[in-house]
Amino acid sequence: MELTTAEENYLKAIYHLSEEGKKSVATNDIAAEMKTKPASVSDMLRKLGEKEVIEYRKYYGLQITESGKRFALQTIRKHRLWEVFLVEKLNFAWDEVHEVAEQLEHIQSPLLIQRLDAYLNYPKFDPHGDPIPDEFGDVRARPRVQLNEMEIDQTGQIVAVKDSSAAFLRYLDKVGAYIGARIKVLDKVEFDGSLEILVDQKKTLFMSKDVSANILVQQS
Amino acid sequence: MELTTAEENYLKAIYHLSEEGKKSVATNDIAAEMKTKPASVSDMLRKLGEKEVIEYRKYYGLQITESGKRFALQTIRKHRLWEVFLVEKLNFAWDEVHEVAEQLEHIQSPLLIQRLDAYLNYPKFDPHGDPIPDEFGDVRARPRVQLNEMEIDQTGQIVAVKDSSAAFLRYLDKVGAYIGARIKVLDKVEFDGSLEILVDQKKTLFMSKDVSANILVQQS
DNA sequence: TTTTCAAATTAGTCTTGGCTAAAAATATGT
DNA sequence: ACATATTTTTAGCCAAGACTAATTTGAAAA
Ligand SMILES: [Mn+2]
Ligand SMILES: [Mn+2]
Ligand SMILES: [Mn+2]
Ligand SMILES: [Mn+2]
Repeated sequence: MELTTAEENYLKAIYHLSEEGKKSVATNDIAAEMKTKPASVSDMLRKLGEKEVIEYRKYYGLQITESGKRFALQTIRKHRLWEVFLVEKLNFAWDEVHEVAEQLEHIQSPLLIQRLDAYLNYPKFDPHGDPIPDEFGDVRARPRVQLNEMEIDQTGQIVAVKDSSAAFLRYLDKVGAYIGARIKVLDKVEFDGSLEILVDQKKTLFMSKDVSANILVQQS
Repeated sequence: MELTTAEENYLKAIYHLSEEGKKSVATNDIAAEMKTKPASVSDMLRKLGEKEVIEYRKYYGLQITESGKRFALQTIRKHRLWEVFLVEKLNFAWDEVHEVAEQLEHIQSPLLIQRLDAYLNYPKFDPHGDPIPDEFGDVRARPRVQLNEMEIDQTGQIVAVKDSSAAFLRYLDKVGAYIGARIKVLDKVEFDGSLEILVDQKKTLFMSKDVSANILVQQS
């Protein structure tokens, strides 16, 4: 069984939404994520239900099936491998890769992905710190917390970002908060949740809660 | 103005057909090339005419416009650059690249193609010996003749193949006729047009007219 | 337990790119 | 010149994937 490009995009969105929320995914949320209207989503859910990549009972909710997860993880794997390629080999900045990867992830060729993976030396994480599923869909997730949830004096390493928008990534570039940076929480303002952090034992940085909630840290 | 994937594929076929035949292109020929029905072609010709990438007078014929040529050459450029990438970097065999390149050529990202070109070191020819148009659509074509049109004792170098099907390319691999090979026509049978050629001053090869008509030689 | 409201689905339409069958236009043979 | 054959186009249909407007449903509030 094969999925269309549109079906792959929907399924990927559904997978991401069900991972973060843990419970059932709302039609409106999918529409927001996909930038389509709820009516279009209903239609697609029926189709995805027929293909048995989700279990769908209308007006109630949906659950992604094991088969659906495999498809979604395959697409995510391709997306992230291409992102690595663009950054490592073609010198793209990390905020320039997403839209192109969104197209490249739909190229159908198992051989291509296998060779690309080998060519990139079997990377485990994409440029935003997200783990790359292996060919069987297995993901080695690193335990991580949002930076805004850390307490004063706690330390760790930036391992990923939640928001991959170009605007956010360019901001991080500007202030020098990159993946792999070692950080320490120096101060935390209870009033607005803003933080002062030390980066690489050299530079101190002030950051709003909005920013820090989108930075993921592996604690140490 | 932007073209859909289907429009790009049709326009590329029209460009190729009008290059080889030199005269106007038949609806039936486009249908054969695209593996669609003539009725579908008529419909697409109307659309391409409206977008002014061809000049179309129904029941008469069509001519590709300057704008159409630029679009076609841009797609051809992307196709051939990806083929080089697949062979040079991902170790694809030259008979494995066409279908994947047929997909990759539709990825929309000027930056991607510019970077890919640089990464591949601005190649001038694809793995089948076909010239790669530059970013302005300029092609430096090598003068070439079909091997079956050469006479006894004439010499040259294989520079390209007309048929890029996997079956044909694998046959060439097997007999050792590769791009760049120096050849000499030893004998030519008038009855069936078959040839005996000397490859790299070592190996002699018998080849039918069907095969030799698909091998392009730069004479010397 | 009703009423009310927000979320979700259905109905109907559009565009793209296919198809078959029928009609029209051109080309060919006598 | 006329009949026939071939090519091309049109007409009408379908599926995918979008939309708006109308309707249905489940959940929340009164
Ligand atoms: Mn991404
Ligand atoms: Mn995508
Ligand atoms: Mn193509
Ligand atoms: Mn080629």
